[in-house]
Amino acid sequence: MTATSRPQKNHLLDALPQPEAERLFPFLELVTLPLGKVLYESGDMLRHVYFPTDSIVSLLYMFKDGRSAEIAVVGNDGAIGVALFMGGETTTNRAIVQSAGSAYRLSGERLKEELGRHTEMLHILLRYTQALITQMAQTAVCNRHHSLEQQLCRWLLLSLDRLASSELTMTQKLIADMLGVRREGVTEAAGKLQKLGVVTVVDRPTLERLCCECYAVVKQETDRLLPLHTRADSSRRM
Amino acid sequence: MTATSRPQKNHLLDALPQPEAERLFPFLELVTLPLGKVLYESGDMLRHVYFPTDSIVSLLYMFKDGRSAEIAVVGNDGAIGVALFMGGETTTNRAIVQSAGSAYRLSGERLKEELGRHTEMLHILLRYTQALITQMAQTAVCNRHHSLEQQLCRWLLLSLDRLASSELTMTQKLIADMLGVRREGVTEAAGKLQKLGVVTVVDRPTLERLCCECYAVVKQETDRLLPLHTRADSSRRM
DNA sequence: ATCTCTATGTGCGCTGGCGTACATTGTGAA
DNA sequence: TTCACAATGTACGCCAGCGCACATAGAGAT
Repeated sequence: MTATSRPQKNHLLDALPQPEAERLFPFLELVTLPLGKVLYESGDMLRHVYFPTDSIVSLLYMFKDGRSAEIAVVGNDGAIGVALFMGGETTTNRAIVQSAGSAYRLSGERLKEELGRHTEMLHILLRYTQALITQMAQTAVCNRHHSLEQQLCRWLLLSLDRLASSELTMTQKLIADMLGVRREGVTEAAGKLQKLGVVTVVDRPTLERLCCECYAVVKQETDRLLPLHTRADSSRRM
Repeated sequence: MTATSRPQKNHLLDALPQPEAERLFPFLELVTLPLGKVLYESGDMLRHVYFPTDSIVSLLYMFKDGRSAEIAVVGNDGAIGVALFMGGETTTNRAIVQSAGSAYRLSGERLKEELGRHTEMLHILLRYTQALITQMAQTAVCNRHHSLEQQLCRWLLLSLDRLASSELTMTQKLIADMLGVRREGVTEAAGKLQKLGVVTVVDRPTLERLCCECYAVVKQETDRLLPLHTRADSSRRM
């Protein structure tokens, strides 16, 4: 299961300088993440950091009454388990696989050993964490002021960005749970966004036009904090 | 203006071990923060980190149409300007003084120099950042599911926690802008919470009973990440 | 005392999203 | 083929919070 080849396709791993990458890659384990798999529960001691390649993981808060709401969505742009290096070891959230796929994972011990060397990895992870903070902040204010339809647009765009493909298969019920709204509300909004059914996605331009500003804010900030090609062109890859 | 005495009363500074504290304190500048003062605007290059003692600072997102919504509230429990050490240097938020008071501030250069020594300061700041993340996450989900009245309770409790005093003077308009709701809505909710007028606060137990779970989540997580008395008893102070 | 400006209290009609109930369609198992 | 179940579509009444309009009330300035 241990991956000896290059864990490309995850932006954070891609951004590692060559020596660090070579030191780290043997310890990265490629795991398959089925839909609905819970990587960790609220309060769980975190064991690994996950770096999704073609999967999407949602960070959810679960209310006591069973309702839920998404806090952030993580894909090939980031990592799940920031509490490991922030020092908390646990979080108040659940991390659940929203779109099946793969991810590289690294044990907490190994990660800390790497961070103990005070290398580029720490800077990358901290910058990503700031991007994550921006996304969470925008989720908060979007929940306050924007319509369900606008929020659906934001969510679809965020998810699309985090997948290689431009197609996205997802049930309305799942989307509703993520957004913390009624399933019927998603049906209605999706209807307006033209028969998304089991969403084989429409055209991005339209989505972006209908969306609120929240999506753009997150995207710009993420790009600023973690520009792609930090590690230059692919010829530098292993 | 440079403070040579001990910047107690800010939990993060309090938690510093003796040697670090002695090294750092001469560079801490005590500044007065009047109500409404903007510490930084969205996109501004951050110059200082602020450690409030008896002031409260709100992190707001300003919408293009002039509306706003609070993302987090920072007081003597934390620091403003986490983007400085997270690596981003700027944020998408505005930091504005919500309750006048004082704060110690430290220049970004000096902070980075200190962090370069890889001392306890970094761990403390990162743990605080995780607490801040928790607060933002809870703000997001609270905005989604809870009533204006419950949110008002959460906000009042968060603010009270961050002041030494158990009294809180605040106009309804200001609260409304923070929560991102109508001023009339605050009037109504405050009415139910018994004539808060210019809020000379009621009894905490009642507030806590009426509040949603969001407050407790943030509080517990903050306490866990940054237990008070980390630096033991006050006899160790300068 | 008067005037102004800010803060607060109150009422009213509108609407987005909720809770609920139910119909239809598709898909995989028996 | 039939059955069960999941996903989707649609309708209806309800209500929290919104936008708006206006009435007080207090605090300062002249």
